[in-house]
Amino acid sequence: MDVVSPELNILLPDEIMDTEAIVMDDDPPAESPAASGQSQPSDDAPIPMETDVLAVPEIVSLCSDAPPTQRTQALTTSITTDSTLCSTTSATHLTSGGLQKLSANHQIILNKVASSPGADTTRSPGTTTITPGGQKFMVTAIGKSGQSIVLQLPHTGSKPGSGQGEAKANPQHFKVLTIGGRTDMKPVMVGQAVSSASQISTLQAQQLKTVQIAKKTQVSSAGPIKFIITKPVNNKGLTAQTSVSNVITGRVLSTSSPVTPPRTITLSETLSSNSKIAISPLKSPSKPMKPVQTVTVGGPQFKTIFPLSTSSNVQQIQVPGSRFHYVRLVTATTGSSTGQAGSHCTNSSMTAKPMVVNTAQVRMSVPIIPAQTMKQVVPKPLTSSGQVLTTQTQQRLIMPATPLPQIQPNLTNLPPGTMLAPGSGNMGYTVLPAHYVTQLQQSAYVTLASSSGFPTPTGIQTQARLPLNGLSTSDAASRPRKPCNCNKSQCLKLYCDCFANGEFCQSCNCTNCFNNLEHETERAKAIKACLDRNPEAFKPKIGKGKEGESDRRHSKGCNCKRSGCLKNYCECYEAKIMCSSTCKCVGCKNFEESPERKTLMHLADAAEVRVQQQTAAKTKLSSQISDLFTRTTPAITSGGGRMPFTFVTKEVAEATCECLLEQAEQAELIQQPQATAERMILEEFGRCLMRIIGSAGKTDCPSINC
DNA sequence: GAGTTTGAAACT
DNA sequence: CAGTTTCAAACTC
Repeated sequence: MDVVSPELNILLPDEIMDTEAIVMDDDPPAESPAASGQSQPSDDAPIPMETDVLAVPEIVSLCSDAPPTQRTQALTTSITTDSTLCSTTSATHLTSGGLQKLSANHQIILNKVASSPGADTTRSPGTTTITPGGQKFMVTAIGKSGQSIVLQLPHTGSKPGSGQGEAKANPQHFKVLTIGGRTDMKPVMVGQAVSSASQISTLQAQQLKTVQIAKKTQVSSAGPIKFIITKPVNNKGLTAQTSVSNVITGRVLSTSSPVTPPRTITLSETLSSNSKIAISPLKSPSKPMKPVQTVTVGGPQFKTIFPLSTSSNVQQIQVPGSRFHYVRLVTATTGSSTGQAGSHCTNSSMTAKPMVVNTAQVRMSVPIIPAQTMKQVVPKPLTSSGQVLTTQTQQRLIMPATPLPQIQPNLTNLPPGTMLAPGSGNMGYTVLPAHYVTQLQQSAYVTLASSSGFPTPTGIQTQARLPLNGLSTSDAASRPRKPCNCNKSQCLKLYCDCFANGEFCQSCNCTNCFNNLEHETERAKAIKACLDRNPEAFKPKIGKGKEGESDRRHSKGCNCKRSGCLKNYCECYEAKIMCSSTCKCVGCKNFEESPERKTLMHLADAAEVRVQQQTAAKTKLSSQISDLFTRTTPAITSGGGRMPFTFVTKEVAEATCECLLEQAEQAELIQQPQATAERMILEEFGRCLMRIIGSAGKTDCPSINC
């Protein structure tokens, strides 16, 4: 029995999963089996589990898209539970015959979806459900053709608790659906399907923890058992995004030996060896944690922890909805991480340099897909060249061997970056700020992804950011990063905007800067110090206000005394929000009816209009000048009809001057008065100009003769 | 660009 | 928790 330690669930900071500030305006509430709110207490018998699991969606992924040596299988066990509940899954049995048929060229994810009996199968791709005896399964097959297939048990239309016997009694007919808008269905016969009970609960709408247990089926059984844990953050995220939950990949069972034929592991086999998965930290708190890597797969409502090896590399841990990218720096201690070229299901060896992210890792960065778009995007990684997390065969350590109790309390407010293992050198964690990783990877990411055919919408990374200091997501994304000018803080205190915003200093004007990778230890300590002082230090200051108040308000409020809260000294004013009851400002003029504020706003608006007008005028002028040159250039180059000024060359000017000097000398010779001399010179200048103009219509070069 | 003002962060 | 100091950004000239 594998036990998932409670530390696994708490290791990842809740803060990074805090979706409260995530702008989800564009996301209509999406229904999904896990959080559609359709969960109804079932009449079925309680789930035979060790804990209080109320619903058990299970996902089985079989990845055979990789070459034979990399063929993998995956099992994901998703457990719907409340925020504190830890669960044990019941064994799920499924003969492998049917799956094998599909797995020949596809990765298959079988997902037993806990859902209400009334749930239909048209909610969204990937969430097709079936209700054989109150259970629902989704099988997703990912083929090289980019086609996802949902293998579906026939809908029995049974009421809760009424169809379980039928499901067991009758051979299960799976419908093969394609994800991504396809509606064609192919009947596929699959052997006796899983029949474990799943109790539907209203708690489905609550937090969902998905525990995925992955184990390589390599020749050597010494490989660590790997856990993949996904967990939703809160109900808010679930409501809108759980439509993607069922595509979470799961257990990775791979046969890496070229000699060993791909081994098909049935669910029954899988779970018989692991019988049941005790997830309850309450029951198995002492079980040592397995090294895992955390990667978010399904959106902000999930944390996915993948097992890791200890090979030297950098693991990016990205959490959609968070403005932080988390990167794990680990050092290779084994030679097992042999590169498996030719398989896009493979993690090649990675460099210890955190700056370098190889293709495999980039592809692992599915969570880069923003929360807002996950619902639409999720199927893509599964359908595009099989770049699925479950296919990776190289697992890496992500969790420290020790629980790091001194850090863990702060993980709930994980800052822009931290070393989770202080003093352990490159074996520790380094949590990189999102912007930094974005900067690091932007070119590489696009390049690698494009070369691999992986769809990478360019706006994805920025969309994943949280609103930054009151700015909207798009504002924060488009907002040019302001270089800091820190001198004394080493950019390791909140005085430094870069540090406070979770960014590394880059292109700043700071001196003695420690806010970079080269000083990750110091930086980690500084982060810890900040969090010790204020656990909320790295949370956005501008968050949602209480009900009935403005949507945006300063979390702490300002303390302005002299600025009247109408200058950018005031954090409220700077964030373009009104001061609120939380502010302790004196002489505040930053309120709705403030005439000063209105005047200021009008002035600001007027100034903005002027700037826009000036910009438009400049643009128009530039356009006209450009157009003028465009129109005159052909005349200049053609030789015919050349503009007169084009003949005023240096030689012509010199000749003109000689003519004028000659005229002056003549006037002097004949002893003309000065006025007459000037007139003679001017007349000569006029004649020169006329000659130049007259030459404009001629093709040959003008000659000026005095 | 230098100097001043300001308020948050850090410190006591 | 309040008072003081430090700091860097905002602002003024």
